[in-house]
Amino acid sequence: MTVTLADVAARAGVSSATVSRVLNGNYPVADGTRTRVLRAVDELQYVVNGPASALAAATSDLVGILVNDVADPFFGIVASAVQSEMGGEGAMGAGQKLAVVCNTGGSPERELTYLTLLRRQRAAAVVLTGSAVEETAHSTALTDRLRHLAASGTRIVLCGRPPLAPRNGTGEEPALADDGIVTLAFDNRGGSHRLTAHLLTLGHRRIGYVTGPAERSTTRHRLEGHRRALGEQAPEALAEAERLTVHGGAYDRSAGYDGALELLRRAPDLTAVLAANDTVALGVCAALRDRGLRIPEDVSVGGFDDLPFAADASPALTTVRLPLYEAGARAGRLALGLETPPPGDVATVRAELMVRASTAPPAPR
Amino acid sequence: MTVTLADVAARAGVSSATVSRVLNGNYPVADGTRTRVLRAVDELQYVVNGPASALAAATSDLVGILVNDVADPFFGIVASAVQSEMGGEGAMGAGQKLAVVCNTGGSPERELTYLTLLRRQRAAAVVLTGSAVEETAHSTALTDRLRHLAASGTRIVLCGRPPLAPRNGTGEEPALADDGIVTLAFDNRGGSHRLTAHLLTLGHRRIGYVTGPAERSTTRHRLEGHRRALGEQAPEALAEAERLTVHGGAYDRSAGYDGALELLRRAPDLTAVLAANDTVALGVCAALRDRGLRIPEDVSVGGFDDLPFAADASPALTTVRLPLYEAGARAGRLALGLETPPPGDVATVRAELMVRASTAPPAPR
DNA sequence: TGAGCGTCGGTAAGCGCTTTCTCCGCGGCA
DNA sequence: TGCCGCGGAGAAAGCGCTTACCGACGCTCA
Repeated sequence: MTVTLADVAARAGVSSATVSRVLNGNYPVADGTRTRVLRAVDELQYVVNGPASALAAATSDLVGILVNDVADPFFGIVASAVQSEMGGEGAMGAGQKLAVVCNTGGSPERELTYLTLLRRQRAAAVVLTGSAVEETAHSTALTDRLRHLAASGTRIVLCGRPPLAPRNGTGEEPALADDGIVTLAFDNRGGSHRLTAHLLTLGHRRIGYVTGPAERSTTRHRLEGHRRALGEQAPEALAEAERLTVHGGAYDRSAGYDGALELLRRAPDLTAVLAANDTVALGVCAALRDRGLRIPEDVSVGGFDDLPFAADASPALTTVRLPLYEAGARAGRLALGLETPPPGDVATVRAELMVRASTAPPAPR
Repeated sequence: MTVTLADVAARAGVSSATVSRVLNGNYPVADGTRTRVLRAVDELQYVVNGPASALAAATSDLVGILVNDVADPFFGIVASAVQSEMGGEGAMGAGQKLAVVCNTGGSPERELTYLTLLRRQRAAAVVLTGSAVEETAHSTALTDRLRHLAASGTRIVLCGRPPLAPRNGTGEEPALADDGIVTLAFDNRGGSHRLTAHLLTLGHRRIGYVTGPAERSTTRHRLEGHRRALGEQAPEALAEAERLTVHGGAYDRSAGYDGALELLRRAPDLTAVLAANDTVALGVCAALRDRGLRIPEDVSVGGFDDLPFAADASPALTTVRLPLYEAGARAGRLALGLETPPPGDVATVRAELMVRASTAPPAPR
């Protein structure tokens, strides 16, 4: 029925070991033999049996990419960047990795489930993207599972999320990079800090903030950066920061829309609104417009991430650029062991302020 | 090092065959034995070796989902719907399917590559979503590969793309559903027809149209529906349809933006613009606004797909709703063999016109 | 010229699981 | 009492591949 290595071997007049060696290219094979084998392979339309070779070699060529939301461009960009490093544009021989994206929908349980499934498949690597859920029970379970995976040979890369807590929670020692888990953290605090500083410099003092979902690390870090800037440059504004902060339930447009409306209710005189990310910011803009406010004349708006649509929204959105594609690609290389991990196994990806048309000095009173 | 079935068996004091049977639950095992085994399993934190069982059982539990663009919500919705049917919310025992999304980026080569990779993994099923590239060489190769896959036991579902050409190109016989490939086609022609009809009924006669990428089936079908409606209700408008059609290079915002600008150049007096999809429509809206035109007072705009953002864009977009989630879920069930295929293995998913605020009668001259 | 070595290829032992076949023991039936 | 049938469990044969390990051949070099 299905063609096996042995069939190819028979056809080429060699042993199956030789065919395997040709296909894996990790053992010297005479040129004549090689071409004979290769010919047999495509005459027979032979396709390796992945499970069998994974079993025999004790490694598979599956690479898992965990994302919170497949439908969100943020993850789409990272995921496609990771995939782009898997090679195989042309040759597509054995050893070609299969990068697959797994959609957790932001649910901790599904995250764990996927991790188990990937372990079951003996995945070569797994890349976890996006913010972590900050809930002790879950993060313990997650850390535990990741360490198991890493120990059993699966390479782990954290992309856009904070490093795992050190093994022993004492906090006495610096986090040991003993587990081989590599982290590419995004500088959410710093980026957010720069954005708020920009607004303060323009003269804004009443700045609304719409956060992302409460329990996520990214949400917290971005808010912290914002508050820190406030504390440094405008302590008086910091006092009402709490009142001017609305917690959005998700990183989506409607969170921004509703959040902005709520902010307007609490402080009709605010002069700027910052959002946890660009998508939320778009919702903020829509709400503002619906209320008859002009951007940036009446209210300035700032986002985060610099997704493609931010640049061509109208007005073009001032935001914080995260090099998502570059980070994803690097994560992919790290996952494949193509790049040496940063010292300490943790690198921070810099966030860059992108000033565009949605921010301007506040209107004089 | 790693725990195997035999270890569990030893611990439970049974043979490995019994453990396997307990885990797969397809053979009677006495209750006492079962619980003993189960206890051993989690004391040892045993995780099945996927490749090994795939090899032995000659089936794997991988389900591939091919999408053109992970970053596009259209595919995100379909993909997550498919995944939602894979079950395993709770139990997560053996046999739990792993749904993975593969990003082709719209490239025919990558599509074929992924198909090979999935074949290599002996995937249980593969779901192909989105429009097909209409290019003879590629579609022949694709059809061929899909038939091979289907023949080797992988279930194939086409979701949102037209059925494969019948095996023998004679066209004499009706397409035989002999290969077990199930298709869930979207009624792109019908939906597009209804949308254009709606505009015509409102009184529009000079309707611009921004298409998607030229070589895709979806692009062609939507354009055909549009032209047919024109032909039926306004033959005089049909005459200039060609001039009022701009071919967008992609299903993205900038295609819409540039397309609308080009249309305005060709026909400053047009009263409506239709876009190949909602994303493109958003670009159209942006361009129109930048030109100082009001929607819908000066120009009506229509999209396609009814993605979530269409409803809360401003103005809310008139579009054609495709039940993406439902279709994806059904595709998932079909892929798992949970639902009996439609007669003839082809079903058409109905598209529904959603009239919102972006369309209105043309302004009187 | 024969020992020594480098090249290439075959042999065969698994990898960890599934599944057929077989076997055991026990209750029911004649 | 002897047999059949059946529920439950084990033995073992692979599934298709990788990879030691080993042998054969043709060189080189003393």
